[in-house]
Amino acid sequence: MTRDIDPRLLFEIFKEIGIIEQLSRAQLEARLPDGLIAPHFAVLNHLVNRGDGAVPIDMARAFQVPKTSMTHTLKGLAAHGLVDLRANPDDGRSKTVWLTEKGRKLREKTITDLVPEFVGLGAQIEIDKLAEILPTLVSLREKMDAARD
Amino acid sequence: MTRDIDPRLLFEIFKEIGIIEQLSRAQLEARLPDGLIAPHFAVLNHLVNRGDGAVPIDMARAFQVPKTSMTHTLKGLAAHGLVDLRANPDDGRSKTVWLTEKGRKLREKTITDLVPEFVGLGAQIEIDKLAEILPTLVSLREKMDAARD
DNA sequence: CTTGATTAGTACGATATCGAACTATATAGA
DNA sequence: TCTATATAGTTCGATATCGTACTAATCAAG
Repeated sequence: MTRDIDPRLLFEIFKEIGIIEQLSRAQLEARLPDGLIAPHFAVLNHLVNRGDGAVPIDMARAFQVPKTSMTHTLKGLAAHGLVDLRANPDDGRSKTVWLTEKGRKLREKTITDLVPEFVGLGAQIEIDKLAEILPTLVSLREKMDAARD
Repeated sequence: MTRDIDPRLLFEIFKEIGIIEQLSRAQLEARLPDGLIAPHFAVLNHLVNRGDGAVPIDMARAFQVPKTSMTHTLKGLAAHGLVDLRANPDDGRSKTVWLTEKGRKLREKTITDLVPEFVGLGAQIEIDKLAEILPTLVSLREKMDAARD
């Protein structure tokens, strides 16, 4: 006999997650230069983690945003000199995205600037508890991701 | 001797939370009528949970959005006949927000419509694991909330 | 090859978010 | 009771998000 989940549990979890997302985004954006917001940083971060030369449509899929939103975000990054957009030699329809030195440095500095905030937070919470929730969050995210069909 | 948290742990947690927030918001908005988005639902839900007659500025603070955003959200809800805005008898500057029957029903139906999705998700994840992360999420949210000064 | 369908990116319009400035009301201190 | 300050809400402008429609390039079936 399987036991169904109480939907209210997930409802509560999503509510808390929504609030935490908002607060963490505010912390991030407070440390970004004027005119840059979280999606800009997410792209810089993605390019460092996954490597240069990504194709915009792939990043749109990775972030699950419409391609028009990615176009807009990349335009902003390029206007600030944080990425270069180049033609894709393998496909005339698309482009490739490359970090500039400025973009790489900004991502690095932003993370550095966030560390004290994170350490301060970590000091107030059981570190073990935080470490424990990560795998469950990953699992939840993966299941939701897979269910999105 | 206290042990500092590895900032990368929090960085990862916030990244996962950001993705889950986006996916859960998409699930919610897919079940809302055209023209209504997550913030509209959040207000309806808040009014049910905390009771009718709330003052807009208090809700703006509760959601941590600028009061201009709350004005806009309430205008949308009122235009759809989901809430009534009335003068605040205690303070001529402000208003009070009241659910209509339509608003109450919509919130109820939206939650009902989400239940199968939640049950499906819950069937794929260790329910105990989900139940375990909630207190840590609450604690994290509270600490971040308190630190926001 | 040719042609129809698909795909990447952009332009555009509608709505959302949010800061700055403004109005009306309330409050606190002399 | 006046007056300065603070507060609630709105207006307005800038930017963000996203769906629709379009263009250009690619791919697939014959």
